[in-house]
Amino acid sequence: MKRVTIRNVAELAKVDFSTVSRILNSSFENHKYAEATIKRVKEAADKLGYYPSAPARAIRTGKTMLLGLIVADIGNPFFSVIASHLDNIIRDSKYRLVISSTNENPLRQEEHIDSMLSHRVDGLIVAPCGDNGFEKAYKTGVPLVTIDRPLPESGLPFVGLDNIAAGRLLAEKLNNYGYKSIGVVIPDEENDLTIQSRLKGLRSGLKGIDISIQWIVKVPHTSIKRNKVKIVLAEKFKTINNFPDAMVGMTNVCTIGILEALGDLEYNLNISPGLAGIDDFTGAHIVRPSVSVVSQPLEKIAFESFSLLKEIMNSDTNTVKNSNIRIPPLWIERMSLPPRK
Amino acid sequence: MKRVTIRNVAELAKVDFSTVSRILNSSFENHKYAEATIKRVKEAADKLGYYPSAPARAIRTGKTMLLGLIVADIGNPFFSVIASHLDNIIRDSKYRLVISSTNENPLRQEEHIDSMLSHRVDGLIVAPCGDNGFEKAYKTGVPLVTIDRPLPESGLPFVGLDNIAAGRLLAEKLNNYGYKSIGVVIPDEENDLTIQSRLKGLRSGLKGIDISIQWIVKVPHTSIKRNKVKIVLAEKFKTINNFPDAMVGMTNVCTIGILEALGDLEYNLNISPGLAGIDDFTGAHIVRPSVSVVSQPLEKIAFESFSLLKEIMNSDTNTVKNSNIRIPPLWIERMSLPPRK
DNA sequence: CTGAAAGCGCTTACAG
DNA sequence: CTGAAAGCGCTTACAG
Repeated sequence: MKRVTIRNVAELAKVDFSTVSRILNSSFENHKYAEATIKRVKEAADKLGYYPSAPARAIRTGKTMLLGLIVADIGNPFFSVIASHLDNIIRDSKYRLVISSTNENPLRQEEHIDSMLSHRVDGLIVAPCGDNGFEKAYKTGVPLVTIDRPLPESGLPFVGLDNIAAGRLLAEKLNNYGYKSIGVVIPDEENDLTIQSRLKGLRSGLKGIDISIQWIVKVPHTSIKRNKVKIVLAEKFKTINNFPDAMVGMTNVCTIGILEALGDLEYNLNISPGLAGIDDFTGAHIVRPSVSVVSQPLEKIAFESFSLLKEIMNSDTNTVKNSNIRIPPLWIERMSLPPRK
Repeated sequence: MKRVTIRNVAELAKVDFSTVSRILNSSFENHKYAEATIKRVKEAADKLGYYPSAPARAIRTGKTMLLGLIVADIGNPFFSVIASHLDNIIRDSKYRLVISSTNENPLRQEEHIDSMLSHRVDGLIVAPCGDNGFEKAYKTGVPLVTIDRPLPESGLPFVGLDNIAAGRLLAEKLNNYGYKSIGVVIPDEENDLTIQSRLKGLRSGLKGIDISIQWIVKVPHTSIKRNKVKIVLAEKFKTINNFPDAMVGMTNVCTIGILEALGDLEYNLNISPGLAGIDDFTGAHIVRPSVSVVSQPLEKIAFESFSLLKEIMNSDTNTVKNSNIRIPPLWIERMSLPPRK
């Protein structure tokens, strides 16, 4: 697969290959070419089907026009929607996205960071699972921003949901709509900062308000065994005499679990508790009742992370102070948490 | 951001830079290096945080280790799940994915193909929207396979669902479960080969069987205005005296529309028609009733498209004969199409 | 056991 | 108005 090069074009157009380079890049600083030459070169390039080689250019200019995106799973709508927004946002700036999934495996994360470094991406956005690989990345000086999950120890620039505000927003809705008692479902991962913050926000929002947390149950949180959540909750529900006014899930996996467990109990808003959660999920609007949620503004997260990355790319250092950007959550009103009479 | 090069490593290890290259690549054909040298080089590389430059290597070897994936929208679960499987499949072969979305815009598709060509991807997988850009791509000789939607005129290698078999599978289930009359919902895009094939399969499956198609309705099919589908169907339902035994959607957008329209009618399987569709969708299993569907084996599609691409990459020509690979559909039994008594 | 040299496809001072 | 030359960071015959 012999590719057409700048020399082939030069030959056909009968000019020096540096002329081709300048004409095709419109870099005419001290060079004014004759219209005829320009035309000849462009036609030759067209005729041969010439595409400038990005790798060759990269080696000279130091810019690959590639941006790396490392996430847990590009098949997960949360990440793929962010990727999609990023794709739209960077389109005009001629950047392209190299995307890899870690499957929540820190070793894979390190491999992928290494690989991105080898490919000389101009910038790197990663939703971390652990801190593997970041030190090496930092050492090279690649502009780098983390998203979704902060790595507070690292001091790395971060863009993600304001989880405390998310918890508080949930409390506010519960209060406004007249709910008096709630059950809370959380993942059983102990040290999860995200969950801690959301709970903290919820509790602080509830403070001084006449709403009681009747119980908190922890559920297994592997996306592989989603069924587990429902089973654990169904067990729990058997032991409950009277249900709280509402149940809330601190992640979408939790919320879906509640929905499924209630579904088996012939879920009906007239007799069953209200339901809401943090994090939207696909299907939330087609499910009955459709589920009201505190959601992450994914487009805003994508936008802010690219903005921050650009800022770092344009600065001479690879850190930017005060770059812990927290995006305010959004309430999506659907049917599962109606105002109470 | 001065990057560490092979020369820096060579300097520190006090060897020629060609020695560094060979040691780090383990290319010891006619070169046996002293253990001590090897160790010195590796340590130097480590100490400096050296990453071989993929672009520089690409310029010599002609391989970027980059694979291009162009889809309509990476935020759409259908494509993102394929991307995710591809990511897993290629991981070990050291390839990485450059991903771009066309948003169903043929001009964008062409831009993205051009861009992939510039980046010198070693192979290209695209879910086409029109044939823009393919001729140029073909001319360069990049190994190329199309997925999801065939471009029959082009003769390009293709991997995708066997749509006729999908329609037939639906008919088979309807028959096995004792349904006698159905209503069919299809997108209003006239020349869509995919839909035509599915309908053809459905009809051929129904032939000689005691099932009648009571009506076929066309609905607008823009993913932006999903609501439209429901509205059109709700209108239709008003004009129907007695419902068919079952309704089937020829795409997931159609099926979701049916579900929503029926939902407003207090959908209840005891009194309402059965429901099934072609193409799975996120939420199909949490919805009540959960929706039985004919689905596309996405992992298989990903696997086959990479296999085919590899085959083309390893051959000297960029076409492979008989490369119209049709993947058999899969029935996912859920609750919306129970056997009738 | 190791090195010196050519060259991949470009960009960009420098020169005329 | 245009070209000749150096060099980006590598790999790989060729030579010793």
